[in-house]
Amino acid sequence: MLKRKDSPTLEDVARAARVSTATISRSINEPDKVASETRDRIAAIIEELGYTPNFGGRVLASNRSNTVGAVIPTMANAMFASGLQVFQEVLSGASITLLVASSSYNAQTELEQIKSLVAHGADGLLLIGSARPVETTRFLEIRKIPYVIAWCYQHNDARFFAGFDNAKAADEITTEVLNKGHRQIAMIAGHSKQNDRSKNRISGVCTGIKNYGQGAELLSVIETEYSLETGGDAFEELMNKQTKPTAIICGNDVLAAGVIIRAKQLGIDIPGQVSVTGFDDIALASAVSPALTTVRVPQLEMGKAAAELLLKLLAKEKPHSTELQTLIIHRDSLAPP
Amino acid sequence: MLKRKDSPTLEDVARAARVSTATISRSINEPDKVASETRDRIAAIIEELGYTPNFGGRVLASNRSNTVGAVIPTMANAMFASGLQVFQEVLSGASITLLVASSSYNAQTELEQIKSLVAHGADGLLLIGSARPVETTRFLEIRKIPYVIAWCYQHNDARFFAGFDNAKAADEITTEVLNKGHRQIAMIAGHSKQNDRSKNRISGVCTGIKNYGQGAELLSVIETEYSLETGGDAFEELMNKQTKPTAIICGNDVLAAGVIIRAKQLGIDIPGQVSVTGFDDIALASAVSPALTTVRVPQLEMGKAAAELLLKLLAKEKPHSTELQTLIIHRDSLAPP
DNA sequence: CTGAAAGCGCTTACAG
DNA sequence: CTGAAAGCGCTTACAG
Repeated sequence: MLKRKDSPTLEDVARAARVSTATISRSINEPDKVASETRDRIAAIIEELGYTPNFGGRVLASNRSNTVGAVIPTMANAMFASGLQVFQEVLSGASITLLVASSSYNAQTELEQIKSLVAHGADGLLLIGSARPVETTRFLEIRKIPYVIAWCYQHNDARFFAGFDNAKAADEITTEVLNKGHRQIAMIAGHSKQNDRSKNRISGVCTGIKNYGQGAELLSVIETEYSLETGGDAFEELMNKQTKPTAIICGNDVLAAGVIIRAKQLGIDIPGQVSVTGFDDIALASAVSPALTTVRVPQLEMGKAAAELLLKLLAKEKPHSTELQTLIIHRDSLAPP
Repeated sequence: MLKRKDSPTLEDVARAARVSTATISRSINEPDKVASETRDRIAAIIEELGYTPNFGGRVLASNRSNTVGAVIPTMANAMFASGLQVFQEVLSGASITLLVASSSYNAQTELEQIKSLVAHGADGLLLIGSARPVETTRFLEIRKIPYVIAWCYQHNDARFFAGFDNAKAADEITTEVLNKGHRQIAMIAGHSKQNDRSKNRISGVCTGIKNYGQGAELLSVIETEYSLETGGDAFEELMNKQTKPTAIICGNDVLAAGVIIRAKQLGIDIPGQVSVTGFDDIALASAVSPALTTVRVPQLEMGKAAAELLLKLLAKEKPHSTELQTLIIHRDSLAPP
């Protein structure tokens, strides 16, 4: 059990300044309503005492918190970071504080973090992806918590999205690979269980291949954790099979970079012997050699759009979801078979 | 001005369950003290109403928050992420919630985030680096906020560190470079103004070169932002000088990766024409080609040590700072001139 | 095992 | 421009 340190309270400040707590409160929140001399005296004392308003008391009394929360799957890679940065910047412009928590790609943890954030006074939430247990959805609904979903977009859905169509994007890169002449395809994807982005990317690849016809075949899909190591392992597994793919479509850049690195170690030439594509276009994608042909995800735009959506939601307006576009970035890891 | 949604309160639950608020409160916080039937009934109603305790009320009444905050310079690269992840895991084990905010490497923003976190009830803080304005230090002191500093270590300092000696680490990699036979050295570093880690890495390189003697020279130090692009730019700048370095020591891996990528574009062979070293050993370091010889920073250990330190601090124990060691990782970007 | 009631630190009509 | 006082949603001795 942790004890809070004995922080100075409004009353301490009031006593030192020889005014009422009401005046201190005003001097902080509505300075114009306080005589400038009083205000200066108060400011000095606040500084001296290191006073910060107790957030709990403030929220309780004002019924207003000016903070929103974000729950992202992981902080452990750059994937969500830059979007979040923009999200935060836009919110700062509206004097809103952002609190961040991470779920480790786990639905139960996500719910806990959501509850914690809400308990901490979050007026609204940014969530990643659309698939979550009813338990979570119910909580969000019952509590009427405004939230926006980023990193995916769903038509005919009443929720608010700032994202893109993962399936469509995956379909497009698949078609690109097919157009280069590849027919024997494999995919290395993230676990799709509680991750709709991964699931949709997989289904996008399936669709792309099915619709293409002309003997195009999806040899296998390996689902794994997002890391260089596991990406490399999956690659080895694919290359040890009877029928080897001529192109491997990866569910994200980390996986694809893992393939590239492992291929170099194994002496397999990319794209000479096998082509590889990524997804997301993080820094790693252009750093690796050969540089990854990948799908650029509109991170910054999503962050911005999400913030604007949430701001409107908080202002009780009814905004429209915004669908962003992805873009195929042509680099060196994809070539004809 | 945001209005909080009309959340159910303890009283709503109490009314529905036909017991007092005290009983509800106990049933949540000290279930053992409540009859199991009562408890079950209450649990059902809480679930149905989507009730979450109002954090403000709780903190106010109990004088206890069970949350700590972390302010990191940036979420935009993997640098701090994995350490933070471990930090969070250890804290979770002690039922403590972690709130994260970022400062964008700006001291003023850092202070604001610190205040915000404290106002939100943070009982303790994780901060990165030791250099901060007196204003910030004063606030921390006056409010007697327990905090631990990660990513650096200072002897003879009363504060609590979970980190390593940046200067020493930089000195070591410098000596390594020198031992390979290089004499004309240049450094590309992060801005050192409000960043003691960068400053110490620079001074470590200076020390290393000075102590080595034997004609070793530090041609120039370019300070820049941490990005692939700026790293590449700095590299070009160095290669356009009259006297070119034979080895470039970089203040972090992103900068070094930027050098590698740009060198490839310029047709400059690394390490054939110039050697390059990194710092941090993030994923990028081994993904790039040639892979970076770099300094591995004990991220996970720092996260763990920092959490343990903070936990002790919160328990009013007086712990000892823990100094972690760095390790030079030999890969392919450093060779004799 | 349960309840009545005080009090945590704020804000905000309402007066003046 | 300033103050007295009620009330926000909780927890916690204190009784029973």
